[in-house]
This record gives sequence, structure tokens and C-alpha cells, in this order.
Amino acid sequence: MLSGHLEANIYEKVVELARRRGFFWTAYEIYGGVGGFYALGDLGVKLRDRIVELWKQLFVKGHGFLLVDTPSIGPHSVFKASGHVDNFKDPMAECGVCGRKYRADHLLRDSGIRVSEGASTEEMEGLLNGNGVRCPECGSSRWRVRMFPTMFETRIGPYSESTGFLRPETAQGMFVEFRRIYETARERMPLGVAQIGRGFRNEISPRQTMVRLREFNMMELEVFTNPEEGCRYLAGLENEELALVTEDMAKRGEHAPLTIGVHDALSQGLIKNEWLAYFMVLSKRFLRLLGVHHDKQRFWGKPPEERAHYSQQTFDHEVLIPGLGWVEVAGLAYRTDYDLRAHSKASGKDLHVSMRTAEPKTEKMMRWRIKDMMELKEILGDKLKEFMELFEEHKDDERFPELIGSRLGIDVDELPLEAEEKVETVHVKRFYPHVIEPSYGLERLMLATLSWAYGIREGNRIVLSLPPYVAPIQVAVFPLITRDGLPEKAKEVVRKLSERFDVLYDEGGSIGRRYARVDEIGVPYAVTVDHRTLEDNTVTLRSRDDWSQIRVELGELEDELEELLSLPNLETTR
RNA sequence: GCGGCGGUCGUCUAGCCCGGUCUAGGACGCUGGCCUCCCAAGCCAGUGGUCGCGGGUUCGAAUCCCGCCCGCCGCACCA
Repeated sequence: MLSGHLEANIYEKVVELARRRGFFWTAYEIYGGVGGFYALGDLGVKLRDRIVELWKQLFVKGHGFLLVDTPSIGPHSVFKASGHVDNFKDPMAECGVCGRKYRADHLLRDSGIRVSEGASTEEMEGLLNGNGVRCPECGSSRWRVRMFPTMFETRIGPYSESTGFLRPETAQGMFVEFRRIYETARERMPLGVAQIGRGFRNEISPRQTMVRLREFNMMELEVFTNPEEGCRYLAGLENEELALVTEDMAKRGEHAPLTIGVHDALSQGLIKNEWLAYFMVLSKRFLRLLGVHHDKQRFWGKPPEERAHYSQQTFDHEVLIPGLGWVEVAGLAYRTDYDLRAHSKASGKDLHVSMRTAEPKTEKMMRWRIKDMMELKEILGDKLKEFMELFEEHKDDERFPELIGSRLGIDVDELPLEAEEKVETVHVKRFYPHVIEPSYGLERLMLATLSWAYGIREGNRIVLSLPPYVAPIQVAVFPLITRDGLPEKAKEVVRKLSERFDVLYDEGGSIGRRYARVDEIGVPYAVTVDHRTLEDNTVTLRSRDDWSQIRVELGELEDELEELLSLPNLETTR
């Protein structure tokens, strides 16, 4: 009944509704607006908070995971260590004459010059100047190429050398504070740490109100796991189906997803980590609970060149939004031990965890030993420092000689090295936890939720069929007419209900108009006080979705509403 | 960032090509009142726009010209 025929422009309709009724709108409107920033109104805040609550319920509370909150601004050192300073940037070519700026690699490609993926700024600058590439605006051909970080840069305190960055993801806070979080969690493993907060990315071109933002809210969960252990929550979900577009499929241009059971996806190696698979299932259910049907969801495997620098495998959870196409609402990444390892190295602080193994294990270990240091020094000369760095890191690796051969170009047989076998009894396993990260963009979730709730009834009546448990306003109360003491009685009901629900009271216009007004903002239930209420203390309870009405005793109203507004059983969301 | 198109009450829009008749018109919404025993009904009275911003041309600019901002579509980008 809720029609889908206006699918094509539903995005515009949703944005218009959001603005008109106060969910959200472009920020700084009175100054002409600034792209990439938006403001939330009352309904928007309430909707957002309900989505956050649902997320916490599913992702955090259900597993006994922890919540933290860390700063939005971090020092240079943190983002240097995390790899963002080096990777989170674009090459920009600046015209030496007019000062205009372009993407250097695009400029080259547009001029028909081949440029490799990892070309340095010097190489690109050389190519631009060497080939006489002209500035599209002023025609000159003197270029300077620099890297432009996509992070917002700022200063911390009055000292200009103390640069800081606005975090591009909340995740780093959880890695940086890992040591203390781990201790306060009494060294629990697996350990899930969640953070809801803002992230900032200085996007080249923000788009589409809530889709590409420069400042936005994220809900991120970092699950620190023992890489040798699977995910115990997966039990019972092995046959749950996921719609995958794998890296290989994407490469072949196959965009129709493969529907495959979790167990099969894991055993065929399509998903490389059990925890990742588990969160994909959870993610699918989460979006279903927000009103996005399963056939409007898919998981898109990111090829290496599109993945973040820290990721071994990433699936974007995409949902179809009518009028927009497939939109990424979450990134589910297997970050391995990249971040903890990087911060450990950069800070010099030990971020390993150690766990007592079930049984003491006798392990045969092999390691390389230097027989004669003086001789080594003589042979290597000034390569010694580099050798020792590699040696410290890889002395346990059987293939160390090959590594040295390829890195230093030295014939290993000439070095005074010997392989030493050792038998050790180990009670404790020390490792960097491997991290699985489901990360959600809150604004996109809101947009997806609103889009799939949006419908038109009887030609022109907008009905926002939000799932009751995320509706910003949960119940509306109306006096049927504005005399005979009905408004007074209705206000009593409002006072009572306000203790437990977000309530809206309205006595303006006809009853039909009032129902229409609340349908439009997704209020799932309306209570109407009429003359009979004065006689027998019953009211009508009207449902937004089918317009049905039932008569409810005022004494039972709150419990009845509580029931209607509760979360459905998770199993029913498959 | 590039190319194309666009920006007029809260919303949708008329007017722009062919400057003056526009102190910018309408519909819906919103506010107050009347009426009303259940789905945007009716009546009365209100409310509301320096026409995205800035500059120029002109006696006169929503209308013509330039710059900027914002939006949409395509390309690119997208941790």
C-alpha cells in the first residue's frame, strides 16, 4: 500500500521532509551554507539517539563489550604512527604561476601520461615539468607537487610546531588507550571496545547532505581477538546467508551478489576471519531492524588498492537507497595487528597481551645466531646497522637468509650465522591482538532508515513508517475536539505518558489533520481522548501503519505502549 | 577539482529569454478564532520573500554582465 512509484526522487523527498519537519538541514544556511556540514533538529537528535541505542544493544551490550570516549584532536605523533599522515592524503599539483591546485595524478592522466600507483611527489613533479603539461587555467607549465592531507590540521596550544589533527576515525583513540582499557577490563580477551563520536575528513567534494560529510558521527567497534581463536558467537549462525560481491567478482564486473551461507563463505576463504563473518551477520540484522530489507543490502569486498592502509580484508556494507543507489553505511575491516604494532613501535610501549595457555606447550623453536660479531662487522661494514635491525625483527624466521639476500644483496653463506634449535616449555602466549572493526556512519544510517520508511498513502499523505523502536516521537495525544474538558483530560494523559515516552500533544485543526501531521514524522501510535473517555476512562489507540484503532483502558495504556514499542526478537529479523 | 544545469515566502512554484505594469503573484503549510464525536473538510482573521551572496551596466535589475557560495547530475575522489 505504501507506494514505491516515486522511488526515483525519494531521496529528494526525504531531504525535503527532513528540512521541513526538522530532522536535519544544511548548516550555516544564513551564510549561504557550507558543504559537508549539517545541523540536526529535535527529531533528528531523537532519531539518531535511538539508532545509537539500538546499535549499543546489538553490538556492545549483547557481548559485554566496553564503551570509551577519547579526544577528537590528536597530536601529530599519533597519526604519524597510525599511518594516516603518510597514507591519508592526495597528491596536489600547484601551478607555479597562477597558484591553482589540481590532483597531480589526474592532471598527468588527463594529459595522457602514465603514472604508477605509488609514484612520489618528485616523480610526478618531474613528469609534469618534463612533459610540459600546461595549467588548464593559465597555460603555464611550472609545477610544484605536494601531498595534501585529507585530515583537518590544527595547532595544539600556542606553539606552532605542535601540530595536531582532527581524527579521521575514532578508532585510533581505542588503540592508543588500549593498554589501560585492557587492564581495566581485567585483561579480558576477546575484548570489544566501542566508541561513538565525531570524525573529520576534509573531503574534496562533499555531496548529498548526509552522505559525504566533512564532520560526521561514527559508531566504531574494535574487537581485539586472539588470532588463533575463532568467534564463539558464530555458533548457530553458520547457515545464515550473506549477499557478497567478492573482490574477484567485482574485478570481473559481476555486481549481482552471490548469496552464500556463512560457513561456506568461510571455508571457501571468501571471508578470511570468523569474527568478520559474525559481524557481517550482525550488521545485516541491524540494518534489517532499521527497516532495510535483506535484498536491499550487500557486502562489497574491497580490492587491495581501495582498502585502507591497515586492512587485510574489508567489506563495505552497502544498502540501496532509492534515488541514490548503493550507499556504504559501514566498513567491516580486518585490521589485523597493524595498529597496535604500529603504536607499540612508535611509542616504545609494550602493547602485547599475554595469555596463559591451556596446557604448557613444548615448542621447538629455531632462531638464527650470530657466531662471531667482529667478523660480521668486518664483512658488513656500514650495512651493519641495517642488518641488525632486520635481525632483531626476523631472527625467528626460517627464511631470514633469503630476506637478507633480497634486502641487502648479500650472500648469506659468507656471514658467520648459524641456525640454533631450542626446545622451550611455554605457559604463556604473547601476541598483538588482531582487530576486527565494524564501523558505521551514523548519518548514512539515518538517511537509509528515513528513506525506507518513507511512503505515500492516498495520493499525497506522507507516512514515515519508522520502526517503532527508533521513532523520535513515540506517541501522540489528541483531544478529539477542543471543548467539554477533553483538552484537559488529554493533557493529563500527556503528563502520565511523558514519564516513560517521548510524547507530542496537538489540539490544532481537525483530528484527521493531526493524524496526518504525526504520520509524516513517523509517530507510530496516537491516543485520542473523546467523550467516552470521560465516562469510562478508555481512549482510542490508533496505529500509524494500518490506521486501525483499539480501545484501551488508561490504566493499561503505558504497558500496552511499552509492548508495542519494544524491540522484536532478534531471531525474527533474519 | 572538472563539465553541464540550477538557486524567488516554511514548502512547491509563477515571473527571468523580451529590464519599468512586481511596494514579486498563487497554492499548500504555519498561527489565532469559529465549527467539528476519528483520518490533510469548511468559514473568518493573520503570518510570511531586501528574489543565494557581492560587484557592475542602467534613470530603473528577480530579470542583463562578472566573481563567489550552495545544490543537483556526470566524471574524478571516497580510510
